[in-house]
Amino acid sequence: MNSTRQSPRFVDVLVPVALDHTYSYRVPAGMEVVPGDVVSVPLGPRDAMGVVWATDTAPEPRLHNRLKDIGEKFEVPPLRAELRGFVDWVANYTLSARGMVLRMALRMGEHLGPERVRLGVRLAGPEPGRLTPARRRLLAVLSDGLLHAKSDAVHEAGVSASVVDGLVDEGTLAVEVLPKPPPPPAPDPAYAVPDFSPQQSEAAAALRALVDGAAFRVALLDGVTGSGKTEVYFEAVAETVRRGRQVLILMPEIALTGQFLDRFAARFGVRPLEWHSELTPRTRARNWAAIASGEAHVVVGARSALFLPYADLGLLIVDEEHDQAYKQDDGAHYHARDMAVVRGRIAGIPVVLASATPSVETEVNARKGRYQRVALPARFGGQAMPHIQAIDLRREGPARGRFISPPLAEAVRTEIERGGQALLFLNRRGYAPLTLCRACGHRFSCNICDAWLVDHRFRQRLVCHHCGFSVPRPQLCPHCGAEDTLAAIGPGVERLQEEAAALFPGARTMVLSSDLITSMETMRAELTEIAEGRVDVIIGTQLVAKGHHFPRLNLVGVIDADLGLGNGDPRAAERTFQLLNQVIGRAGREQGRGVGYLQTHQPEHPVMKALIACDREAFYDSEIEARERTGYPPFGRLASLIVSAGERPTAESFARKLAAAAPLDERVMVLGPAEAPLAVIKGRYRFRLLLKSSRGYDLSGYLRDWLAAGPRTKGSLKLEVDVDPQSFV
DNA sequence: AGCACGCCGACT
DNA sequence: GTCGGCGTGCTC
Repeated sequence: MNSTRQSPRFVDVLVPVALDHTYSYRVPAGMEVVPGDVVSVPLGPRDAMGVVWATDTAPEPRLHNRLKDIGEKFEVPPLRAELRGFVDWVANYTLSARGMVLRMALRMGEHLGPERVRLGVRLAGPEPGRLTPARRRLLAVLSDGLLHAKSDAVHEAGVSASVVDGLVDEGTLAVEVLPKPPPPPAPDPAYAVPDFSPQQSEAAAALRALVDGAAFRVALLDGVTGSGKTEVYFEAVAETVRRGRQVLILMPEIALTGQFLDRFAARFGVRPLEWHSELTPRTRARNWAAIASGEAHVVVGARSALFLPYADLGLLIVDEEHDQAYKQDDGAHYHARDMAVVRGRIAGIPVVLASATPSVETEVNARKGRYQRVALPARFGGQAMPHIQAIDLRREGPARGRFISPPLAEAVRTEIERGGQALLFLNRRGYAPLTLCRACGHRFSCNICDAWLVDHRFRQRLVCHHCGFSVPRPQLCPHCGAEDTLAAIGPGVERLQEEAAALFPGARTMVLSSDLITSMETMRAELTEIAEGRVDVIIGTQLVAKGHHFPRLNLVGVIDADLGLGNGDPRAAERTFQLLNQVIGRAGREQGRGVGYLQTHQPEHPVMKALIACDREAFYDSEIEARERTGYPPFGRLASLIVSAGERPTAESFARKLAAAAPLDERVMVLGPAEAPLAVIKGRYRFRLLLKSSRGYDLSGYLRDWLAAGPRTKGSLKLEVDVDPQSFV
């Protein structure tokens, strides 16, 4: 035995707080830690969770008297090098604190540790001296002599827990620990092997080969709505599960519906594990542990699921890869699709990006051969694509103050008479986007944002869509005092419903809008109602575009096809194309006679022409050419800096000082500062700087050098960095 | 991100 | 006289 005192060992620990650096801690005698171990450490006045990032390090000597001991080591598998490398990479790329990225991997709540034991009771002795009605009912439930969960017995007998406790005290009942419920069965790759068309079989084989390669490669699964994309990528899932490795399927949160989980269950016999923002803390902790232990085989999750500690991830699928919802803009700015590709590269596993309308970035990667294209060109079962036509609002538009043109109204009427469903799509919540006074011209706008207040008649309020500020709908003009002069300008879905009810008497209408849907459950319920045909006319915002299947829907009318085009955003055309394509694709998936109408003022616009001609390639050709010519992504890189403060001059002068401190580099163009597109949000004045560089340039590195040399923020000043911004509004 | 410390307005 | 507002700064 070695009698000399061991010199203390030190490790670096990353804590999930807004810190970029690891802190050093002493390892208490008798504790063994390896990189990735989850531990608790004292941090200031409290205990924090942390992850060992490096072992056997030599901390700065002047810190020695401040170093504290690690508290405890949690009994969970250590985070793997693959995940730690991913956390470092994302933090470095997005310029966020590493601790804040780690936080996303540790989102399991406070329930870490072994599952708490559940107790059961069973009959174990003579009847008690006094037999009350409650006791009688309880004993009847337990008369089979088997072990019942305590909560179940209480519930079934309709008694309180104290009745159980009383009988336990008297020796009539005995308490025993319930055996742990068995883990849910693994998805069965052979449960229901689908009957594929030759094209689908070919695509499925290509994806299986990708999984066979067991190396980092990216495939674009490119298939129109209704082509059976999901079932095809399920074959890649099946292949990965056969190999005993885990699969993550990422989806835009709103598309994570019961419908999808049911389809998965139909193929594999069990539902996958879910990960999204509405999980209860208990479920979250249980799912986290199942993912970390490897007990969970397939995870379906929103973008945050990308950071989880998979025991052995073998395949990453990003469904609807073009969806904007993958971009997180609050707190850390990251794009989950891009980061999925990064994690795939670090983990050395294949990545499948699926979409009917790929992002321009992904399309370019596929055209250049960097991504393998796996195409599903036709709808399953030989269904025709919807027939699409434009309604030129300059010639055939509705009367003033109306938004459904006569030809569209006629088409909807015919569809209802035939017993089909129609969808009127308008990407605007509320009743009307603007309220003004006809007498004095006063416009209702938010006090603390640079935005109009949107009239919401269901709620009887005018609402700011940026900060949530709202006022009751007034009777008088607050500016001139005139009565009955307030006019609703422009349409929202609520107003459209009013018009539809007047145009189609007797038809059952339903508005689907995110502000009217309080939870994933209520949405699932409303979708069921539609699927079962209890609605004739659906009036919906963006929400209806995402992944839902409406079997009876044959007609889609886009009320304002130009809506997304006018805001000067470099991605406006791409977004409009994707959104309208997806919305119209909802039509006719079951009966094969879908029709789409685009109400537009510019039927000659490339987006409209491509949609009408069903010529996707024409759209990508023109858009890719434009991006290349202007140096926009993916042919150049962008970053945006938003400076905000409570006072306009504070924000502006800081933004100017920051711009002046920008290092000179002819490969980077620094534009601005200029007032941000939304110049005031929540009472904060915003200025924006824009960076443009060539494709291969290290913008993150440039930004890091710049911010280190630039002025420090203090007081109310805030600086937000967004590498690869998706939207300029 | 927490949490404490610190310095100015309305209450037991 | 104290309670408490949130600005500022630190956490191995």
